[in-house]
Order: sequence, then structure tokens, then C-alpha cells
Amino acid sequence: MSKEITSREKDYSQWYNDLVLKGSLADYSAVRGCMVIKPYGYALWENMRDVLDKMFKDTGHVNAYFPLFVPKSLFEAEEKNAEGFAKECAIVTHYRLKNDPNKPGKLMVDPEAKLEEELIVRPTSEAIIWNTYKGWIQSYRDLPLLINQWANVVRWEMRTRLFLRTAEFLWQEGHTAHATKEEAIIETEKMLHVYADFVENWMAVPVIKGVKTANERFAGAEDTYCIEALMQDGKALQAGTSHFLGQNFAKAFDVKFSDKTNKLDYVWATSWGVSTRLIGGLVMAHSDDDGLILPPRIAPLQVVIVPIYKGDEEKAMISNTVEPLLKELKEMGIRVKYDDNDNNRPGWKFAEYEMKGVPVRIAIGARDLANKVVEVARRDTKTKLTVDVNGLSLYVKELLEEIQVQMFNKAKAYRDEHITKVDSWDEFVHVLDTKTGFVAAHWDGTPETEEVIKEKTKATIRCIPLNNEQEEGVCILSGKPSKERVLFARAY
RNA sequence: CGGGAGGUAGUUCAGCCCGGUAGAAUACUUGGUUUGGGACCAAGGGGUCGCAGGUUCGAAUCCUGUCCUCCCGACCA
Repeated sequence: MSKEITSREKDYSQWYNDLVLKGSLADYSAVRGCMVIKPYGYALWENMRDVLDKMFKDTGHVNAYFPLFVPKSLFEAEEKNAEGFAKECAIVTHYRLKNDPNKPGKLMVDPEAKLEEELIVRPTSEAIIWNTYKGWIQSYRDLPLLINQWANVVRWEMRTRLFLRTAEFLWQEGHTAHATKEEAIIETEKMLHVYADFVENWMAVPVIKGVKTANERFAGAEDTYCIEALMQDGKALQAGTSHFLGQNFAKAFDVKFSDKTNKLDYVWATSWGVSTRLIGGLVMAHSDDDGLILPPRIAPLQVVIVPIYKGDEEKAMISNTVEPLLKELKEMGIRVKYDDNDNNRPGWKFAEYEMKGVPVRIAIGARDLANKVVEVARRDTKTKLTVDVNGLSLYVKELLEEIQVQMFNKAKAYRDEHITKVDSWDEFVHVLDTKTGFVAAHWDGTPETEEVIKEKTKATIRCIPLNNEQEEGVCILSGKPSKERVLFARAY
């Protein structure tokens, strides 16, 4: 078979690409920097989306949809935000094509169809949303306004990578408005915890919750909270962000409300988002050289049953045993598939489902039938066990839960081993270059120092962890006093 | 956007240097034998060689432009 995967050791980037492409998650497209999410990858996204959507609704949010295009005048209203995104915007300047008089059969942009005002394809939706909120908010009775949207956004990236950084990607963006600063900060933190809960308990990827430094902060935000995950190559990945926007957007879009004493004030805002980038993180956090390893709770397919037979008679006998089992598993809410396709032999199917990261595989042949057992194989550990058909569905249900927990524990153990405290510059550089991962070090708190460290080592401050331990120390670069360690890493 | 590599059958690639009208493996179709870790035999179908120009009697091959992808860098909430 040609479906060979480059090993992580040989070429980590290529390994990642192989998994995404050969695991049928996504494909390249004819558009620079844009990918096609294939059905299997989209099923994964749908599962993630459904869980998150429920979490948002359980915390009082509702969904809405805002336009893809943002008039330039609105876009530039919040200056810092506009500046932050200016270099990566796609812009619509015309609205019509016409036949090219010089090239029969070809089209050209009609110069007479130039838009009076250019439209920015949203890189994020704060501008259009806050322009809308202005009309929706008059009184404290209209607050809080808790809205989320599932959408695509476009950021014209110079260098793209499947899922991790594409020109167009899918995400959700929550945009909330509050009467008080305190309430907005609580919202910002609440959604960060929702993200952490989702990524850890559903995707089995451990994260560190923290706050970004000024350099890494979202343009237009007062504070950016984030969850940071660690990939198997020791690089960090920002998995989600939640921003406390202060009154910046309210002021830029003139969104005021009357409080109970009839006093006018600007509202307080938050925004928060996670994207299809999470899929890239999922792939890199768990998978191995044989293919994807997906956590059961969000795997499109949790269990696959492969029959092993000689002739139609045996196949029919196996199917007789499998059918009730299939029904039972489905009734338990387990996503299961019986692959009785004749076109491929069992060995081929084994390899294929391993590539796709299906958590549990059940193989059943004539020998098993006689003994009333099946072979149960785990994708995460690649171990196989013989299990009684009797009580199998309950066993599988429990096994799925166990796999979920073990995947998280394994990833967490790796992550925890890769948080290294260092107290000198030499040590700092050495750990970054050899052990990799997060490096916990003292920093003098200035953007200048952060910038120099980035230039010298390519490591950035991923975050200042929430509830960070306070500890006297000196900055690894400047030697100036510091009260706490921050987490550095090279990042995606 | 800079440096490097690449684009030829669904896929992986050979052919290109030295121009003569496209090939392998695998996948696919049909039939048969098979089936406990990516099966075997036989027959068959499938490519305007990324696209557009140019040179030439003749271009996958040489030249120019352009699009897409990968790797490294710059850039990136």
C-alpha cells in the first residue's frame, strides 16, 4: 500500500501532513492557503462544534449570524484592532465581471463596477457586531447581551499549514456586552474555563490557562486570556482565547446604556473564540507513526467491527452475532460501524481504521464464534484482548471511557514533564534547544525584554498562568527583579 | 514576501540533461481463487504531462510568464 506515514522522528512536519491527508481529515485546494475539510474531518468538527455549542447555551449564550463583509469605515473604527489585522485582510473592491474584449471566452473585472466603499472580508467580527449592538442596547435591561456565532473568517496568511493556519478557517466567536467591568471580566474568565473544560475533557488535551502579555494580546483587548497546549514536538499551541475588551469597542462604536439611576455609560465587552485549529492540535497531541489517535468522546467513529470469514456462510453466521451487538451498542449511544464490505480483507481494514484513529476495533471470526468471544483492540495502546461476547457492549462502553482518561493522562504526563524551571540564560537556551516544551522563567515584565528574548531564541511568552505562584527572582535576560515565573515556548 | 524543492494515470513516481508524440507500481473495472495484520491470477479501462504563451517540421522534454503545493525563513491575536 502507498499509504505510508512519514515517522515523527524523520520529519515531524511531514508526519503531520501525512496524518491529515491520509487520515482523510482534509485536502489541499486550488485556492492558495485554503483547504477542503473532508467528510471525516468535518464529522470531527461537527462533534466538537455540537459539544461546544451546548456548553455555550448552558452558560446562557444564544447563536446569531452576522455578515461576512465589513465596510472599511466600520472596520477601521477601533484603531488598534484594525491595525492588528490590517496586514492580513482580503478586500472586495468590485462587484461585477464582464467578458474580456481582448481574450474571447475569458472574464475580467469590470472597471466600472468598482465599489464606492471597499468591503473587508471579516478576519474577526467585532466591528460589524458592535456596529449592530449599538442599535440593540439602550438600557441596562438589554444587558448582558450574550451572543455567539459559528462562522468562517479569512486572514491572509503568508505561510499556511493544514488546520493550524489557513487563510480561511471555521470558528465560533462569542461577543458579549455587560453593564459592569467586573461582570465582563467574569464572563471572559468563565469562557476560558469552558474552553479548558472542553479541550481537556473532550479532546483529552491538557491545557494551561493563563493571561497573555501585552505583546501577545489581541489587538483592541485590555486583557487576553488563553489556553495553551503542548504538542509532541515540544512546541506550544494556542488552543483558544478569551478577551476582556474593556470599553474599547463600545467607545469606538458608541454603544451606551442607561443604568438604573439613568446615568449613561459605555458597555463592557468580551469576545472569545476557538477554531478548526483545535483539530490540528488534536492530531499533534495524540497521534503516532501509524496514524491518527482520536479521543473516544469526539471521534466520528468510536468502534469498528471487522468480520473475518471464509465464504458467505461464515459471514452470515458472524453477522448474526454482530447484528444484536450492533443494535445494543447503538442504543448505548456509541458510534459504531460494522464493516462487512467484501472488497477489502481484514488486514487492510485494520490498517485503515488505525490510520483514521478509531479508538476501538472489534474483530470477530469463525474461531471466536465457536468460543463466544471477540478480539478487542485499542488504538491508543495498540493492545489486543479476547473478550466474551456476553456483556461485550458494556465492556466496550467502559473501555471507551478508560481510553479517554488514559489519553488525557498520557498527554498530561508528557506536558508536565516538559515544563522546566530555569534560572539562568544558558539554561534557558539549552532547555529550549534540547528538551523543548514550556520553560518557566523569571521575566522583568517589560515588552522590550520579551522582544529581545524572542529575537534571540524564537521563544515567546505563551502565558502568565492563572493563579500563578508568586516567587522572588531575577529576570533571566536583564537580571532585574521579578515576582513570578512566566511560561516561554516556541510556538505554532 | 525571500531561499530551496516539486506539479506527468485516482495515488506514489520514472521519463526531461541529449526534443521524435508517454511508462511502472498501486488503485479502478470484470471473472476466478482467497480472507486472523494492507491477498493472488488473468483480462481490461484510464493521462490535451498544472495552466498560458514562445522556439521548432515536431515539445512532458528547451525558453518566458503564471497558478498551486511542500520545506526553511520573514510575517502572524
